[in-house]
Amino acid sequence: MAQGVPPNPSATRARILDTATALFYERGVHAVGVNEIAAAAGASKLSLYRYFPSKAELVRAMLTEHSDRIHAWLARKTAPATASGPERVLAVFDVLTEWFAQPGYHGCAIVNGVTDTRADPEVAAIARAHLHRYLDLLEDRLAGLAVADPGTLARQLLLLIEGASVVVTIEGRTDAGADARKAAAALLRAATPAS
Amino acid sequence: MAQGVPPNPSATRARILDTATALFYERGVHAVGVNEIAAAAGASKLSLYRYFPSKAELVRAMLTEHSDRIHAWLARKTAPATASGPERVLAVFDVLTEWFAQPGYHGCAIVNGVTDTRADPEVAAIARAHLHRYLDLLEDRLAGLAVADPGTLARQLLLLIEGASVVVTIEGRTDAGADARKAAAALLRAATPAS
DNA sequence: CTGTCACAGTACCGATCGGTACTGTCAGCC
DNA sequence: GGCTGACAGTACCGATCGGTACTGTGACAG
Repeated sequence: MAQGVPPNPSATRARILDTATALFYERGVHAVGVNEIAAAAGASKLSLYRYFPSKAELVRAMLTEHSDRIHAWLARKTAPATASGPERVLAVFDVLTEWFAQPGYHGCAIVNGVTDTRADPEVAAIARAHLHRYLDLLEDRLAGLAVADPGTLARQLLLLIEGASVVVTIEGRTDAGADARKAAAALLRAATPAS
Repeated sequence: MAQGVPPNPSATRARILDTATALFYERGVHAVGVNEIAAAAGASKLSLYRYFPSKAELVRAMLTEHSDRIHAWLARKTAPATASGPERVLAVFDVLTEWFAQPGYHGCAIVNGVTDTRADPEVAAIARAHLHRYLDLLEDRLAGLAVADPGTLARQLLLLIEGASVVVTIEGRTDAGADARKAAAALLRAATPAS
């Protein structure tokens, strides 16, 4: 099928990476073999091992690229120009609530990846960076809001985000996102001196 | 070694269950084989399969028993007699913060188990019940505090708990528990009409 | 003394895993 | 036309997986 495609190296690599992202997220790193990934990507194992020296490296590349995509998308969807005041921060919760409610969502792929590959310190570092980018985004959206301690507030809001992701995944109900938004609004109000 | 122990059926079962709990939590369900569990428990595979018809059933039994233990321990440590007023609720966060800060803690075993066994609906049900027991505890400790909407507040506090567990696991720092407690106190203050 | 039962130890089964090697076949370039 | 390189397809490797079968042994009951 479509044998005559021009052999575009980076396209093959991207196809393998996209397929791995979907399969690993769906069923977990340990439950999906490299054989299946290559077959589903329409590639051979030789191609897979040309671009990724091992399955562990494929997982790391997948998580790194996935984290990049998420934060680029999140920053774009919550661009400061679209809102002002506390709504600038709450827009983050709106976008995440919508994301968590999508069918097939079952947790943050980065967090799941850490659970899947418990012993890999590089995966742990990717996940730490992922959380810190959340903190950076929250602190940026908090800037200019005259809250007493933006750093602490950002960390509290991060707890709500990660908690909502877990609760939505386990409960199967999607209203945890709305709960998180309401809690975030209350924390914002409480942290603003002019309450 | 200690060959002459009286063959106590339930003791063997409990030994296998305890060993499985530790190994599964440490390295994940897929990374630990039944062979290793039996060997580490000082039992044979025949004994393991006498008490648990399959590895999946062993995982379910382990998670069920673990959930029971956690909630019995949590209810005891946060007994209402030990505090009054808002401190009755915040005591839950104190206990959990101490728990999350223990060396070797890397997430809730129930949540990790759901990630490990994504396709098992029985494990998902165990996890849902686990969360609902958290909600029951929080609502019980909120009783008599004259908050406007105890159900919503309990769900918001649950988000903080699960979020702190995830953030402690990924960040490796333990101050997420303290952040969660501060956020919980702020939400409590905001929800009490006599603010 | 003689069953019976729970048990540890071990060998084994088919399947699947991650990873390697080899073959044949296209496409583009000289 | 001949060369090169990326590619799919396949066979294969050793290891390990979940699960079963078998053997020997010690403790207890009759």
